[in-house]
Amino acid sequence: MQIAKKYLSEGLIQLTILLSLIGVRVDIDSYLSGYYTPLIEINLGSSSAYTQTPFHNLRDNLDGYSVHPKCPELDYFFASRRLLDEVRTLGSRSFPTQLNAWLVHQVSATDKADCGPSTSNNTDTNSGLLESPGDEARDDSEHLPDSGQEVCQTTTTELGQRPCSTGACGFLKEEEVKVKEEEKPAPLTQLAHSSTLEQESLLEGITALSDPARHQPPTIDIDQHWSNLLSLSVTDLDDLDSLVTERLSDLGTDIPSAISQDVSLHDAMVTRAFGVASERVESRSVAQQQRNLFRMECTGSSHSDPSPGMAVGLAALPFASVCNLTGNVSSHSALGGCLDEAVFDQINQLGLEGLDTQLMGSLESINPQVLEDLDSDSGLSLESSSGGPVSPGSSEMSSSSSSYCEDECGATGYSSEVDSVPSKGIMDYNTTWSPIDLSESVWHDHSYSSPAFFNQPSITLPHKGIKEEPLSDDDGSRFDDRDLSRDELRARAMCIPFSVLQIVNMPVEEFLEVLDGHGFSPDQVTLLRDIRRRGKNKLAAQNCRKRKLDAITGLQEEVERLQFQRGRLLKEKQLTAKTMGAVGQQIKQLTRDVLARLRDSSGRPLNPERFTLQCGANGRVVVQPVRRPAVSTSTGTKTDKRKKDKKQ
DNA sequence: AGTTCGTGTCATCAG
DNA sequence: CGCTGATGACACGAA
Repeated sequence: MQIAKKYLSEGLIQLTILLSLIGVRVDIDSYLSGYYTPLIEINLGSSSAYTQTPFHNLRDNLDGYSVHPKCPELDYFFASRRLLDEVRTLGSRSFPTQLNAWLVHQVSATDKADCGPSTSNNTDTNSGLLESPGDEARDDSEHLPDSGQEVCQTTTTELGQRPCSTGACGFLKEEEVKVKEEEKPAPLTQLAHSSTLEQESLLEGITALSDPARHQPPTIDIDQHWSNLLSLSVTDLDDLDSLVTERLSDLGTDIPSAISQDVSLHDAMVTRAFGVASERVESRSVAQQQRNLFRMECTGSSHSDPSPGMAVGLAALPFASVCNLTGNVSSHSALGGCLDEAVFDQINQLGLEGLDTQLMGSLESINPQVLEDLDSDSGLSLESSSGGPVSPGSSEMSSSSSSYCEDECGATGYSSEVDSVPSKGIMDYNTTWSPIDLSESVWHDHSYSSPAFFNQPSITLPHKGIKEEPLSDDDGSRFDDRDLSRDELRARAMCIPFSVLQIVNMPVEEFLEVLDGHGFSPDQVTLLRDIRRRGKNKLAAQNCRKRKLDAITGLQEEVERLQFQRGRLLKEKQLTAKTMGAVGQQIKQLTRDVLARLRDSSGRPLNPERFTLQCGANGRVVVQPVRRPAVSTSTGTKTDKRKKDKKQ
């Protein structure tokens, strides 16, 4: 049913365009507004930016537990809104220009005979296509995603030189689907401006009527004028009265429906978006990808996901990074490939060992200098380091911490250098003090993934019999614990055989069992509780900040959208006032003409100052004497009120 | 040296 | 009552 309605809508739109070309107006705004209302709701949705909805749902929806338990319905809302925002961020102010470009294309597609002038206009800016009309134009047409404007120019050039009536429009046949899709925005645009165009035509008609040069003698065509005027007053004036209110709703429907409904427009915008995204992706060079592998703390909170495809959750990024490292490092497609859910499952099933060996090989194959350069980015927290993981004993902290570990509980192997090691979610409690301790990964990863990711291993893997496994010298030198958080240091100092990540992310029951079953001292219990509280609060703070930034961004976009809408409404208001003034003048003129030709009982012409014409609902025109008191202004009403008060 | 930004932490409240 | 999330406020370090 919805599909049938969609086709009906498209047919109506095209029919409306054709009718508008011959001057007939068909108002399907109401129909369209009803049809696109859900999208409007999405676009203008409740300003719930400050609602307690976890933003990371948008990133974690690949993981299967994206829906917030408290407000799952907003997940879809934010996802839709994010997509709309991405379109908007491409330049909401500039998309009418693109719509004009679509209009050019649409005219060329429907009215091929008129392609000549438009082609000449386009060739002014695209003369290169004229010089090489044949295959080169096709070649250019194959680069459609470059820009929407180029699409239109190419198409019109093709049409102008080789009319499709010859049946030789191979390009159009090839792009038939695209053309059909690209026709959608144009009707919407015309619908958006249909009323405006009609008003302009009305104005032209009125000025033509009031033009003394064109003004015909009233004795000839006065009835026809009156019929026109009455039709105006009955239909169009009503429209004018409700114009502003209609436009209020229409404006609300134009932009979002045009954006969200039309796929081709979205594609055309995506050409820009893809350009931007590709630029971002390209700017994220191999070094940055490697940086993401070794340091998750860099830019997670500072940049939003450039595209839905890049909306990778915390769980996805490390795996993707590993895939890039182990495979083709410079392959961007590998990122998307690694994001596949099945790949994740397979990787999860692989466990730590394979990944560790792969990671070790990758780490050793990387130049330490590169790692140092990578690590010199901003966003370093207290736990961050400036040294590379493969620089043995490069810092003072490494020696101190290593001795620290040896002297104390032997809880060696802490390292925050492997922040983004993909196996952080696959930790085995039996390997709690494995050389690759991922405890710090979450602290620097500002993608704010759901903690459930970390809870998975803790659920499946028992923590009983946790023993610190003394590390070999190689492991200890490879992953020095020079960048431990304060809580990690405290935990070590208190001989707590758990990492901060484990303490924070283990279930409550398990945490209570740990507190009770390990014979911890009160200080140790206090520290464990503090570590857990701080860790959870840290994640909460990160979520809160990200949510706040998203809210600010959303409000800014809302302000821009409303400013744009205000400008349009002001223009509509001015045009409406102008139209109303012109219509009023025309009514006065015609009234004078009619009254001048009417005679009273004594045969004298009626005085226009004393009589007026009233149009009834049935279309009859009646001469009525002017009722002065009724015309009086507010002062008259005041006097009436005073009289009434006196009577009372 | 002052400012801005990002981050961690604490206190507090509500569910 | 305790746990947890959310959030304002503050402090600190880096750019």
